[in-house]
Amino acid sequence: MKNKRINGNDLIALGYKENHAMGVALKINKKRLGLTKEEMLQKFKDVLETPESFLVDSTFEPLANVLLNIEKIDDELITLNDKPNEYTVYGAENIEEGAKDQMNVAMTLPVTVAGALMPDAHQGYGLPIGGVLATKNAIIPYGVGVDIGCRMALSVFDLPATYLDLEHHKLKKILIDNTKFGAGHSFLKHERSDHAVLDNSLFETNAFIRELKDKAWTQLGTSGGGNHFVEFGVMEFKEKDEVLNIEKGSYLALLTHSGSRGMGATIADHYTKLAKELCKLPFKAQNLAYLDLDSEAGHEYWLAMNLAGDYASACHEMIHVKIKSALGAELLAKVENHHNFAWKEQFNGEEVIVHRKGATPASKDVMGIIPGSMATPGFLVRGKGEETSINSASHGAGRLMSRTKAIKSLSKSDLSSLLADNGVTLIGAGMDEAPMAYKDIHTVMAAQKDLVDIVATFLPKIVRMADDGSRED
DNA sequence: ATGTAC
Repeated sequence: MKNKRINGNDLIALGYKENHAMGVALKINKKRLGLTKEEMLQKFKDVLETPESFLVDSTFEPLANVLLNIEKIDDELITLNDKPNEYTVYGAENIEEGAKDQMNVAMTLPVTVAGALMPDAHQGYGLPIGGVLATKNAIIPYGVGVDIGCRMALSVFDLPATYLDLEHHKLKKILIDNTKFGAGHSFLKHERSDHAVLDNSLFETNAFIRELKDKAWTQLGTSGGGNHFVEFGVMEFKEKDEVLNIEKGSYLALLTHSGSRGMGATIADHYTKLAKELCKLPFKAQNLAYLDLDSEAGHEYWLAMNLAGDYASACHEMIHVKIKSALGAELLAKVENHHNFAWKEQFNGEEVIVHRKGATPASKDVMGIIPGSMATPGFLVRGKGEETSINSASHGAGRLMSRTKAIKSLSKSDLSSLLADNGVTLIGAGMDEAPMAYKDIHTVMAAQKDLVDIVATFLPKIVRMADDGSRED
């Protein structure tokens, strides 16, 4: 099938280069101008040949302007290093080239100190998902990602795993009654709860952040969409864990995956745009625009990011508190970790900013959670403090196919059989979240044996995710 | 990821 939309390769074929002119051209290309692909190609060809005759054209003037000034624009860009710093790729054989290409660009930034690519990596905006990047006093909004503070939280209860069979109906109802899914969805006034995070003084950082408070309140304790979930499952400890003080055995556990909802997304969008204005990088690196931590914008982003992280944590806490109370159970252990965030850490004797965009912190003895998919195990892990991975591990299995490909190619009956075979009850979710759309978690875990030890496994049994494209509550 | 946007 012929692609009807012009892409970067079409522009290269016309003689465009991978620079800011192409960026502007692609932006114009997104507008619906009522022209056929052929007519658009001709326009782009004409503008490239005689930009001066388009300086009064309402649509193509910005492109003409960039083309006429491209040398000056290029001169004023921040220079990337010629060669990327070396970095380690874990599970390289199962990582798409696009993710490695993006990491290579990140490793040429003048602020980059070190990097690593986790075995679940795939292409994202700017830094790939599964990318870890240590920088010197600089923060990259797209190095954290759109869902700031996206994280995992695990509660292990003092109930045996058999509770899942015995009280299946009750548990399913608890999930439905105490969770809220879907992009844009929030709690009604009478459903809302308060949490100390709403009194966090970071909301007073500036007017922009202050205005996010109302939305944050309405969405507190909600889960959102995409790959986010709230699920009950079997937590299996094959031997006693001394640190958690949990005896060998199988327990009922609650696992949640979600982030900072609309609030974090708004912060990410705002500061990414600001970074792009303040930090002019060559075209291929523009989504890696960074802010100096000592600058006003950099400092503000750092505070806003930390607030979004606290907020995401509060959202998980609300869910776990409500569900624990509905269960009437006691907590044996609670483990949680961000996997989209940036931290100030020591690396090779100096303080660096470690961006983990879809990566689990794995410093020595630090516990983390690496989920599989809705029908494959997740893992409670303990970091080994491997410097080569910048004290990090994967944040999951990683996508094998894109959402669109999964929806097009995977069969619903195959998913049903897989769920049935594994004794999993699924509430909501689209085919893009089917386990077949993900890499094999065991291969991913094998690729990071040097990074984490497995403490216990989590088998999902009752899984709730956002409804498939529906707006229903 | 988010209920958005040249």
